[in-house]
Amino acid sequence: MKPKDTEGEILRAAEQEFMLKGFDGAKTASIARAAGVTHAMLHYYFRTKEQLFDRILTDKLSLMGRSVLVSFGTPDLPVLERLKRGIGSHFDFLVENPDLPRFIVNEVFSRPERYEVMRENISRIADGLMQQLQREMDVLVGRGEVVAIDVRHLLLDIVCLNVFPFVAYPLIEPVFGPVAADRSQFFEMRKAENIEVIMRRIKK
Amino acid sequence: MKPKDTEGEILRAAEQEFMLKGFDGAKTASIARAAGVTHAMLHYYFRTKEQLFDRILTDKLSLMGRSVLVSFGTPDLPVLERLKRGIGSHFDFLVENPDLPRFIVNEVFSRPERYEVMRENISRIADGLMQQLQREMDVLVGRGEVVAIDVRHLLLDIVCLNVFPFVAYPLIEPVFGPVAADRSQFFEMRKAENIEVIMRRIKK
DNA sequence: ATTTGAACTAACAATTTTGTTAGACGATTT
DNA sequence: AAATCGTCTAACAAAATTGTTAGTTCAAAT
Repeated sequence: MKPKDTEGEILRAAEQEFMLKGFDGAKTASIARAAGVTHAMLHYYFRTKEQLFDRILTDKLSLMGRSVLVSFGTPDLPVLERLKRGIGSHFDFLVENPDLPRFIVNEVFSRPERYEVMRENISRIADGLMQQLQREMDVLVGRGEVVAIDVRHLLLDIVCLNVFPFVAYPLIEPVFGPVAADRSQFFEMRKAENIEVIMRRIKK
Repeated sequence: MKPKDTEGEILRAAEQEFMLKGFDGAKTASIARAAGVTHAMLHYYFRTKEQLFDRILTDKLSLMGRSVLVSFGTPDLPVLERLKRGIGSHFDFLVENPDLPRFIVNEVFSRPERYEVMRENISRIADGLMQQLQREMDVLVGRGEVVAIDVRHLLLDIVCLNVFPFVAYPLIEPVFGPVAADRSQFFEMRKAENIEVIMRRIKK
């Protein structure tokens, strides 16, 4: 009947556990329990905790990378509109994946041996997008519609504003208390604020 | 001669280890080794790993809190100047404590049992500052010098822009590659950019 | 029908990690 | 000088954690 996908179950459980507790905090026994399998199965399919983890981290890194490309990579819109939509859709992606950034930031930080591989992946993704955006911005600068700005800084501004509230939610929420009675309403406000901040940053 | 401050040595070593690897990644044996003492000493002075960790986390939380107050709490300046200086001095604090935010964000996140205590500490620190700033902003709004804005969102904008680059430095650096050949130069650029972003956000 | 091989279980092994304890040592007090 | 007290060591204990292995089961291939 059900071809019971053990490998998949383990992956799903591992994803949850690793995202929530990080590599060191996650325990293979706990993952196995959550997946409903013997903990020997975990070693059968993935040899080691490290290999299982690598699989998850790689997936998440690629997901995070794609999210930026997908959000800002619509080349057939006017740049300003493209940026607005980009901020919004990047933000929406984060609403769907709220603990992705913290996970990546931490695990990447504690794995300097990966820096080289990552550096290449990241630049490959970012460079094209950046150059394209910069050219379009330069046109608007020429027309006097926006101020001159290094697109890298602009994109970093966006990422800072968009990502940080998710990374630090437990610390922010108390400050906004009643305003952010429910999370989703708070996040809607932030999305709007971020767009406002960026538009004001570039408009003349 | 030297009254050899064992307790202090342990605290210093623990701070390093915990900040670098987090609670789960840190090992008491490694802390003891770094402190140059038997690992039994660690239990002699602090009973458990948990208690030692609590001491560090509490210190760091208070440090982070104070840094915001100290940076933005100069009440005898015009608000705009106060904000500019605040951004700068908060940023400088982060340059001196680059992995403080990641540490706090992670460990707080993985300790929901502390949320209540923290909520109170944080609101106590923030509320006064916020109200004071809001009143001064309202004056400028009345004079038509700045646009109306919820100070909480404004401060969050600042914190996002200031803190995130430190949290995510390993992921950002590859994008800026040559520009950020050296860290400190990159951070100087960011400090200026952040001030620019915020000033444009509020000026009419 | 037999073989083969992937998926699986239960038990165990090895190591790491936290925490304890009995007692030593030296300075200070009485 | 004897007792006391805080500091410390060395050895040990207990638990947790990762990883292995011998052997079972069952379906598909030959």
